[in-house]
Formats: sequence, structure tokens, C-alpha cells
Amino acid sequence: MSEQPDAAAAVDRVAGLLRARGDRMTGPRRAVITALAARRTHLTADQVVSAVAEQDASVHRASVYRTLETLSALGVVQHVHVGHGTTTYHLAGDHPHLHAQCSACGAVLDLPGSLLDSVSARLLAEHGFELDPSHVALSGLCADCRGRR
Amino acid sequence: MSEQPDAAAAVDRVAGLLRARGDRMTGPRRAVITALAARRTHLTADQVVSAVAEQDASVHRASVYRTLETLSALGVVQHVHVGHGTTTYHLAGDHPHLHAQCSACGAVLDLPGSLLDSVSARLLAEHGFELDPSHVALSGLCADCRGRR
DNA sequence: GTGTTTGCAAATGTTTTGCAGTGTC
DNA sequence: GACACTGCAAAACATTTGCAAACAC
Repeated sequence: MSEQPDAAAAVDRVAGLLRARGDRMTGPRRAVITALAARRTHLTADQVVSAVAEQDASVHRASVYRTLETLSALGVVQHVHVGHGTTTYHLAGDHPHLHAQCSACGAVLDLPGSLLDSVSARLLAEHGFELDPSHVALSGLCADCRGRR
Repeated sequence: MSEQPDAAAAVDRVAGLLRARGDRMTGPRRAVITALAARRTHLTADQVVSAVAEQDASVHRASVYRTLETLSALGVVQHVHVGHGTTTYHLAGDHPHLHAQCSACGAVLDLPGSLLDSVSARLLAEHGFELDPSHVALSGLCADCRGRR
């Protein structure tokens, strides 16, 4: 397991950010950061709750929600909306990439962050709209499900 | 008000589709189709409930949900996911277009359906993924909110 | 010690479901 | 007259909030 050092570093880094704002590093916050740092996949709120429970069963559901919100405001955590209203969370600072979800099987495909660059430029020039390509997952049919019809 | 003829035509068309499957055209279904045909904007489930209630207050919430699902399965109704889990519904067959939502103010921008054509082609060629550009709204900052920082 | 954060429990809001009665074909 | 569909009420989810106790600083 080589996730401990990463997680510890992330906790320290966030602790500094929190204190700079007059906020505090606490057990639940440590647990959420560690849980997110330990997995590569993005996690739903419920999956974060479970992952946190493995470390410390006394952390309450509501605290996980509040922590995710706090860390989002700090810019430490980002979320992606995939498909039917599921929100998934991950630590910011990972290599930027975007997602496409299969509307049939739910599989999520990771895509290069640059995929929408030309679209971004066009949206900005023509509509003044600044695209955030990683905030919502694209939708469509994956190769498997497409073959299956 | 020039929406009546469109709505009536839509109801008739859908009635045929329903009967072809052994299903039935009913009051609630008529009301949902009429409500969707009458507005140009996409409606949330709750807005459909309200719009339907204006026509026929006896139609129950749950029937609206069930109807939207039935009509989606028929291909008559499509839905778009915008931002934080809101789902909006509209009649299929309208000129195809896609959406971008401002993550700050929630405003929704309509965009040409062709905007993602080159991205679609690339996804298909490189990943076998068939993009459905209209199913999920893009996300970012609109011109107003961008100017506001 | 002060003020933030937490656990708890209850409230909220949305969508789903079981069932008996109603209405369409 | 069958069987699909509806209204109703309750359940199922996911997330939020008020509050007093607990903890970080």
C-alpha cells in the first residue's frame, strides 16, 4: 500500500489551507481526505461515507456531507456529475481529465482533458461562455453497448 | 394561443404509438403531452406537474412521473440533465440542440446541435463511444457571471 | 476560553412503489 | 370484460438543518 504518504501529504496541505481561513483540521476531515486520496476512482457521497467508516466508524454521515462541501469551497475537492444525478467527488490537482458515461450500462470512460479545447475556445469567443469540461460527464453509448444492438 | 393544434397533433401521434404497443391513451397522458407541447422551454418534473394541474387538477404527481417514464421509453419524450441533478423533459422531434448551464447562476444557454460534431467523430473513431450531445448539459460560467468576478 | 465542528435526530425534497378501484379498448 | 392505468398513501432515497455537546486552536 503506497497510499499512506500521499494521503498524509494531502492532509497536511489541506490543514494549512484550513487554518489560513480560521478553520480547523479535524478527525472527520482527515478521514475524508484520506479516503479520497486512497482511491483513484471518483466516489459518490455514499461511497465516501463507507470508505470513511472503514477508518473511523464514529464519523457521521452528515459530517461527511458537510466536509465535502467545505473542502469544495476550499478548492481541495471537486465533483463531477455523471448521468442520472449521481455526483462523484475527487481530490483536486489530479491530472485534469474528463468523463463520458454510457447511458446504457453506466460505465465511465476517462478522456483526455484537451478533448473539448476547440469547443471551449468557440464557446468563449461566440457566447462568452467559459466551459468547465470536467464538471459534467458527457453521455452516450460505449462500444460494448453499441455492439450489443 | 397557437399551441392547441400542435398539442392535438402530438396527442394523436402518440396515441397511435401507444395503441400499437397495446398501451392506452389516457387523460393524464394527454395532459402531459399537451403541457410539453405548449411550452418551448424544457420542464422539470415538478414544472410538468404544475402545468398538468392547470389543465386537470385531479392528475396525481405519481402519474406524471409514470407518464414521463412511459413516454421516454416510447421515444416521444426526451430528458436533459442540467447541473446539480435537475432533469428536464421535452418532446422529442424538436430541432436538435444542446445546452450549457452556468454553474453560478443556473442560466441555460441553447447551442447549435452541431457544436460537438468533431468531438463526436473523434470519440467514435478513437474510443468507439457514440456521443449523445443533447442528453447532458455542458457546464461552465456564463458571460454575465464571468464578468462579475 | 472561544468559536468551530460534530453527532444526533428530525425535517426536507424528490422519486418510487403496492394496491385496490377506474377507465380504455 | 380484460387488463392497463390511475389515485392514494406510504416507502425509499439523498441531502440538509437545528441544536447541544465536544474539540481544535
